[in-house]
Amino acid sequence: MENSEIADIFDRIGDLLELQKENTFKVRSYRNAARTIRDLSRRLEDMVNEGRDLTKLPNIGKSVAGKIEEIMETGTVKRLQELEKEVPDGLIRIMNVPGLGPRKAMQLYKELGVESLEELKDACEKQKVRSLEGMGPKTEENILKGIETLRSYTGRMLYHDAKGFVNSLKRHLEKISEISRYEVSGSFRRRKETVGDLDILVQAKDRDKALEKVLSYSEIGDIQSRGSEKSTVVLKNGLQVDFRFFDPQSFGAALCYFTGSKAHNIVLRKRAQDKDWKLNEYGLWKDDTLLAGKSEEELYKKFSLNWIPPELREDRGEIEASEEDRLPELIELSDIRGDLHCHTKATDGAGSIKEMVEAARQKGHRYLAITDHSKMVSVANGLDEERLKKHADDIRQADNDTKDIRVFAGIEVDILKDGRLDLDEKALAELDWVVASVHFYQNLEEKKMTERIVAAVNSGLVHSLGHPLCRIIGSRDPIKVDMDKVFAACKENNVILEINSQPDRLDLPDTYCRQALDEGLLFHISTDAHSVAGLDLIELGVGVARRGWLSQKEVINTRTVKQLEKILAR
DNA sequence: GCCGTTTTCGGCCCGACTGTTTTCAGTCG
Repeated sequence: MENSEIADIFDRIGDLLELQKENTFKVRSYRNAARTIRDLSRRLEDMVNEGRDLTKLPNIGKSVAGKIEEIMETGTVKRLQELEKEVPDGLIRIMNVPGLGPRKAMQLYKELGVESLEELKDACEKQKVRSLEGMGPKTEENILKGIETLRSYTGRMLYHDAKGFVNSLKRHLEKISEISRYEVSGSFRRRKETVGDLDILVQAKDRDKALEKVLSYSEIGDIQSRGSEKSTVVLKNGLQVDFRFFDPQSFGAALCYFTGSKAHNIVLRKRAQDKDWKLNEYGLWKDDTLLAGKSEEELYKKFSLNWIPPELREDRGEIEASEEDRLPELIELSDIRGDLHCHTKATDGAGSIKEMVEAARQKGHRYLAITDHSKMVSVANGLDEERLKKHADDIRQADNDTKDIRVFAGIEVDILKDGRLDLDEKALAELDWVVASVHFYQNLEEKKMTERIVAAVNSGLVHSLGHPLCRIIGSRDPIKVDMDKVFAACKENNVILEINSQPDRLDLPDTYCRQALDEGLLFHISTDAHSVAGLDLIELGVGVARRGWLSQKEVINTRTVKQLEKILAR
């Protein structure tokens, strides 16, 4: 069973307990356990099989550890089944309606017998809800609106998509003269792969005027609340945006608070408590005296911490690392000197070799590897040995014809179902750079998949493993594979892990980057560009690498041409 | 249910907004 499935079970227990008015701290501890499990880079099932003591993991104590073992043995938890008998299934859906929580959901169920969204809608339309204590006509209206929101809501948005909306919103905010400063915070600032909503902090002399202009943004679909501290809107594209106003002396504290993550904040706040201070979005306080708040740097300094880059703020050891002066010097976009994965017209790309090379040169890249598909990918017109030979010649010709940029003749060769590669040894050996990827038979069971990938890595013909988990965010789960074994094989064979920058791939994901980093592996950040424009996606891969604690020295396409040639020659 | 430099009990992050009340509970982030 996958970590995410196990985490879902504990989240569900948390939901059901909450509905039953169980102690909120107990509810929280189940959610904390779920988060810990979801964030693990290693598979929990493997850890159990190895006999690891799960209670050593944060937020996992005796009870949860016991339940994990129960899940491994039976696929489920008795406690969950009991709870599911006590609470109707639909109540969780009802609880998810914006504006409704466990209390009201239970009240609606107990007093009106509402068990599903349909029944809830019906009860609102028949004006039955207003008869309940604490609810009125406005409540009915909001619930109906909430049901619509829930139905149209498709989950989190890709970071890349959100970035487009942020840029457009920024253009609106830039025009508002009353706004002296604004920052986009939240998971967007932490560069998470998906974004749930946007948190925008605003500093303005005249808040009322500024707010009025902010809310005049043409892309706003609905204004959900408006206040001088906080206003919430939903854009026409469904993205929720919170605007929050802060004064200069609080702006840094607010930025820290709303950048999160929640887990990171909680650790900071506990540290404040330990010193008898109080930390909130307005600053760090000793009684009523403001100790810090203007800037994040000042705030962290008060805690004797170095400023922590937002990408690391996930409570994955960054606070301890900051304290001990061993935060990594994270890789920057400007460190990147080239791109080692792209396609051309020869297969499923849109640009010619020349066009791709010229675009890379104009971006300032010092090298580019052309890596078209192999024949297995027939829909993409993949190359066979003969066409590859000609293609490689064309690439080398382009290399000769172009100054300032080195062009490597490469391939993205398919890893076949049995672990063999899709092109013969001789053809591969003549290339400068070989990326091996899985595209077909992604549903193999874990053991077979692991053997398959390890065999490819062990072939001695491969420089890099492309998009290792083969996931498509929001539509395709990662393949089932024992990454410990894959990493070990990569280490043994000097195979470099790709961080694929496609907006819906971002593969290797951050937590695995961190694990592979600890195991001493190397990476390249590449775009998998299928057009000239695709080369710009590299910054997304850099974001993943930063979230994975990588610095310039572990990423080979930050090296000079000469250094890189040495690595490829091996 | 988890956790521990006051360790087996007694804590557990904090504030804004809404809708309903008339001082507050529930929800959200």
